[in-house]
Amino acid sequence: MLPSSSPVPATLPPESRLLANLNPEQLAAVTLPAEPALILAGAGSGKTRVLTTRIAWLLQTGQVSPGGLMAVTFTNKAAKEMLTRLSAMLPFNVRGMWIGTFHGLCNRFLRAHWKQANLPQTFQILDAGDAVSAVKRVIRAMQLDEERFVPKQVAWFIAGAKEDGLRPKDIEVRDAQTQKLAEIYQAYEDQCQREGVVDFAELMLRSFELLRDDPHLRAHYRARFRHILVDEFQDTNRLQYAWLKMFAAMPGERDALGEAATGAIFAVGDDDQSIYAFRGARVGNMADFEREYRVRHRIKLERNYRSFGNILDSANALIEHNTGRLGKNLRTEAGPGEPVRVHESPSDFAEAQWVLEQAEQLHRAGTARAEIAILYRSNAQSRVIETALFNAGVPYRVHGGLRFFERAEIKHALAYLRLIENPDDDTSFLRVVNFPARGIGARSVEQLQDIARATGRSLHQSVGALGGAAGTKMANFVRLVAGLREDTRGRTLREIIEHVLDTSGLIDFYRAEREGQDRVENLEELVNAAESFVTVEGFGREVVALPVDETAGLLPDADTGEIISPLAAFLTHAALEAGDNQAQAGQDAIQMMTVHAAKGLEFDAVFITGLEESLFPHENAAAEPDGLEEERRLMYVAITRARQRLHLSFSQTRMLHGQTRYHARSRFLAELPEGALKWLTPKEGGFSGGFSGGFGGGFGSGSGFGGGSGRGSSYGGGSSGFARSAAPAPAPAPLPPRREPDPSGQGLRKGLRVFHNKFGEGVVLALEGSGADARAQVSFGRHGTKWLALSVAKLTPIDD
DNA sequence: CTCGGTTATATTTTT
DNA sequence: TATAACCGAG
Repeated sequence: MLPSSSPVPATLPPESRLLANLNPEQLAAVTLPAEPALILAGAGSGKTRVLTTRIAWLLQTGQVSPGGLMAVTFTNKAAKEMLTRLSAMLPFNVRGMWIGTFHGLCNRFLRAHWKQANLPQTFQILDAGDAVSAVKRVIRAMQLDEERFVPKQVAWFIAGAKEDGLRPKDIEVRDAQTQKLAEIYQAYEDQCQREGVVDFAELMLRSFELLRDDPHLRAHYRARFRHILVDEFQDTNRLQYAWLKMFAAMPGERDALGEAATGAIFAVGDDDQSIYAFRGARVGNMADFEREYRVRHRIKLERNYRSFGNILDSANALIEHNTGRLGKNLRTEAGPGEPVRVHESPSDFAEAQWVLEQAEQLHRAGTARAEIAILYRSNAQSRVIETALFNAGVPYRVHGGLRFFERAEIKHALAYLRLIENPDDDTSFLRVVNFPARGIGARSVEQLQDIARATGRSLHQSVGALGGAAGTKMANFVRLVAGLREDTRGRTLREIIEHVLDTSGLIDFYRAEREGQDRVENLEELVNAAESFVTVEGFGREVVALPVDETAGLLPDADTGEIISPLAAFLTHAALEAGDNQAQAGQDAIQMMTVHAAKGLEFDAVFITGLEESLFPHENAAAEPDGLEEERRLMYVAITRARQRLHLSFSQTRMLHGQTRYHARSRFLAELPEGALKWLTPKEGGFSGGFSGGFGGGFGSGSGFGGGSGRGSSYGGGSSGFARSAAPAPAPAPLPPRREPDPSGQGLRKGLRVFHNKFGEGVVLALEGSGADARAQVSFGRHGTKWLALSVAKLTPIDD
């Protein structure tokens, strides 16, 4: 085979067409030799193009066969996009190639090695919601206080631990609480194992451990995958990076089978667009990767093909304010374009109105509504805007919210289907044992759970031991499921689902419900979704395939030929791809979404709303170590979504949690270059000029804040997990309290402890306004955080 | 089991 | 404000 140092041929006759129209940096990236490489791809710099072109180029020049290449993304959407573009570039079928999401590929891997992974062949995947209910059951079984151990938080803790590579025994026990958490984690793990289910993080961790502990398996895969391409590398967490290392040896690493060739990881990412630290993403992986793999090829893609100059100038200037960047500046040849418009409103209501009017004006001038995006920091902000659009009769689409496979009726249907595949799946059992109602009450279920717990069996296995009337009803349910399994054997997916919906009584239940029409339609939609699973022949047996996306490992594995049933394939699909959130597709509608949801998208015109302190940057980010910088990156992402026009908007007052809140304008506005902006309202004015709240200075001493229940919990602690996480926790030295103006004239300052007649003791978090308008934000512990008008409220400073 | 009242709570989220 | 989760009564 080709040595890794094979030079790029000077002329590329057949593939020259592939490489045409790439700029020099893109071309260099695409044609790099088979060595570790880091591509710093700025927003709108043609990242996906580089990835897909490189894959195509590698294949077409014969440097690698389809089976020797792996490409990993985070989202199904990105994976699909890559496959779609590839199939347009390549003459052969891209099926069977290892292109998919981290989780999709892990699933595929575990399906192929289920025995070694100690899983049942029919293992099911728990989505986030399923995992929470599973944790809840564990907590109840352990008779722990659900107030003290909130299922959702515990599930978060467990996922975080897994993503740091930690098993229960690896949890560093500091106090009684962590001790218990580790115990819950252990019990949860036992329960999942018993039931034959895995959660998302488990998919990753289990495959990682399998490779880590089996040198031969590892060597096999390392020999196989000569090229590994990773998208959005800045979003990888510890576990994902560790997982990648299993497939790609580091320089000098020796395998069981001898010396290993350095894995050719082609990592594409943008540290400035890292906005998922809050869920475990580690930008530091980029630097670690460079160091550990001794990366010699680092290429910056800085030429932007998306936005006009003023927009890019704004983005560049803003992100300059962050420290420790890998360093990158976007540039364009498109000219400055329109200035970035900035607008201040008296109220959130007025802001919505303004956005609506501007958007409609753009639309009248020829911009498609679908090319207009309204972005906000948090979902709660969407409502006012929605109302305005709705009242004006302007079509819009809100992204986010319930996805198709997360809807209750769909989850119920899936639960029946899962029980057909795996009757020991207690989560599914509990979900539908009394749905539709069969007169099986909570008490009977508890009895059953007690028996199951005592005997270490699944609920399904324990039904026989339950006597009485309840036992009979339970047995009927078990018989129902068994009947479903019998009746649907060998049927098509469509027939299976239709039969289940009818026989279980689900569809009748919703038909009888007054408000059930939508749900009935969704169930019908489920049947349609099944239709898109084409059944084809292959390997002498029935094979199932999805139309485009093969990420779930639905086709026979190239190595093992393993094939799974249509139903199993469908369930995997449902678990790994929650589906789009309902779309008024087709309509030309204004797009509304959070900034997070906008990542990776682009629009002709973008409105960024709610640019106010406490909102954007969000107040909670102040507690996080890198909080403000992440907020700034978020703003950077928002700005770079715009192609032609960018509008920034903020409001003096805003309804939040039923209270009117007064915010200063976002500091980010001051970080933009004046020359690129056009203020539609007077720049000086209102009271929004002044000081910055919250960030940087810390909240003073006794605030009781900073608990910041970030996940992880295990930073730096080298107990186990990943040995070589070198960087010690960057313990941020508490900065001296910042000197603040004192607009209240009452001797108040941030961090000061105060007493209020009604709310008791509290800590001042922020001060705003002056004179009669002066306000203080005070955290009262038990009474929560409140904004108080200082002209009214009496706050007495407490000395201590 | 189902209804209605009460209470707590309130970033960002893919897989 | 507004939503979800919880509890007690019917």
